This record gives sequence, structure tokens and C-alpha cells, in this order.
Amino acid sequence: MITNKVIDTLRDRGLRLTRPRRIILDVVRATDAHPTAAFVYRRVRRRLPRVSLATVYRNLRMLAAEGFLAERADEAGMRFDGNTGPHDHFTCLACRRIYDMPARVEPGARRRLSARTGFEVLDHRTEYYGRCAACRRSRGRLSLTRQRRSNGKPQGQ
Amino acid sequence: MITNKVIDTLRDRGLRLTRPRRIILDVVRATDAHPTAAFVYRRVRRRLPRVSLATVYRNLRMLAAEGFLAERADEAGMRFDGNTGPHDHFTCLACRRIYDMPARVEPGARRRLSARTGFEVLDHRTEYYGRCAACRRSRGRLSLTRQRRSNGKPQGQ
DNA sequence: ATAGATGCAAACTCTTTGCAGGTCG
DNA sequence: CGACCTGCAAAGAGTTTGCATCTAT
Repeated sequence: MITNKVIDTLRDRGLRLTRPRRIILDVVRATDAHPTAAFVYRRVRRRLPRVSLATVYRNLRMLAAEGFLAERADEAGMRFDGNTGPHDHFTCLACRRIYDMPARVEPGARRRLSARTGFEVLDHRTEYYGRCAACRRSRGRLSLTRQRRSNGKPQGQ
Repeated sequence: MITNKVIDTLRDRGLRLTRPRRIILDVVRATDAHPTAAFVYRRVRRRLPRVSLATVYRNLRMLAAEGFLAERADEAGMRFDGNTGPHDHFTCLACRRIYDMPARVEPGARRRLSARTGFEVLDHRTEYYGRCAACRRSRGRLSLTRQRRSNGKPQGQ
């Protein structure tokens, strides 16, 4: 899964592709669950039982800084995404799962916004909220109260 | 600033408009800086020196649950917004200020997405990233590294 | 060999909660 | 009066950091 591109890019910056690092990248790239650091930690430990949570955090942060992963924040903390291409997200308010959506294409949107505001628009991203197909069928209830830091039970993790 | 509507809505739920509560709502509504809880706390304390941070958190959470405020998460924590109407946000990557943007109107976008995915789309919001006019003029540098939890020095607060 | 990376534990920040006492209606 | 609310302090969760040790190149 790990391409030579990763190794080369890292080496160019004097960074190494260590075993924990490679496995962490593997884990994030192998899921579309937009995992938290804790999730990645659990998965990595299956293959490398002595890994520490600190190493997971350090590497997630570094890999994101190098552009190999995307980071995003929500009310429950940071999440990571192995899909670094342009795409949007849909968050199900019933099961809290995050789904990838094809990016909305809008030629000229950034340019128009720049013209109107004088701001330099470099990136944009759209978040959708609602209820996914599975929760619709099972009549999953929307959680109207905000997701607290601790009471979240994200499924599939 | 505080309308009777707030008082009435609260009363309908058996809630009171206490002094801390009113001032907290005032403070958030009086700024467009998308303040953190700590910012609100500092401001409220000017008018009510004995207020506690816990009270600020409890009330921000409650006022948001009742729909008087909007909440949003970013990598530095929760932020609150007195503007509850539909609008988008622009985050300046140089000064980290968050600006309001007119909401992008896209008739049929939600419907199309629903049709394609089978998801029930209830809300959506777009975040822009770039460099604001002021930072462009002053050649403010983009912070490419992610904003850490503690090292943030958001201006204007 | 040696700069960089790891594991462990402790520190830090942000946010929430338990509780005794205060307050609004 | 009685439910609601507050301040204080302490607890919790997520994330970061210092340091001795290890390891990739």
C-alpha cells in the first residue's frame, strides 16, 4: 500500500519510514471511517502491540502536515482521513458516521468570492448533515443535543 | 438586545433568564468574532466579576440547544456564534480570524444529493480557507502547520 | 555513528459534573 | 416555598511533551 513516493518524500525531509509510521498510515488509508486517534491506536496495536498513543498522535500529525493524510475537527475531537483528494462529507446525525461525498463542483465560486471580499480563497469544503439511508430505514433518531466530548459511541469503530 | 422572545421561550421550558445567562447571550450576540468559551468568560466577567467558567459553559451549551446561538467546532475547540441565520464562514489561515460569508444559494443541491444517496439531507454548510484582505496587504504568512490546542493567539480577542 | 523516532509517564488544555448554597418567580 | 441556577472545586477526556532509550540509514 505504501508507495515509494511516501518513502522518497519523507527522506527528502530527513524523515524515516519506521514501522509504526508505516502501519499508522496503512491503517488510516485502509478505512473510510474517518477515524479518531484512539481508533487508529487500537488498530495499530493489533499489529504492533507495544506502540504508544503518543506515537500515534505524533505520526498522525506529521503525516497530515506532509500531506499524506487529511485532518478534520468535529465536536468530538480530531479525525483523520486517508482520502486526500477533494471531496465533501456527510455526517449522519443519528449514527454519527461520516460518509464521503463527491466534491461539489462550482466553477468560479472561489473567484467570485475573492472578487467580492478581497480575500484569497485557497480551499473550501462543504459539510452535509442529516440521516443516512441505514438510519432512515431503521428509524434512527436524530441526536438533537450536541455530541458531548465523552458520550459518543460512534459505531463501526 | 434581549428580546421578549427569549424570555418567553425560556419560560415555556421552565427555564429562567438569569443575570449571567442574559449577559452571556448579550456578549455572544455583540461580537462577530465567533468567540470561544474562554473569550465569552473574560467578557462576561467585566460585567459580572464573580461568574464562573462552568456557568459560561453550561449556558452556552443551553442557549445553543435552545437555538439562540450556534455552535461550531474547530481544531482549537468550540466556538459560538450569535448569528443563527444561514451563512458560511471564511477562516483566515494567517490570522485565524473567522469571517461570516453570505450563504451560498444552490437550489436543488440537497434534493439532488438526497436522490443520489438515499440520505436525508437536513443541513449543509461550507467553510472557506485562505487569507483575508488585511493579511494579504500585510503579507501575513499562512500557518501551514495545524493550529495546536494551546499555541493559538487568535487576534481581536 | 547519529539524527531521528519511540515508549512511558506526566503535564496541559478544554470541558463537564457533583454539590452546597443562592435566587427567581 | 420549590425548582432552577450558580460558584467552586474536582474530575474527565483528548492531546502534547520531556526524557531516556532505541533504530533506521
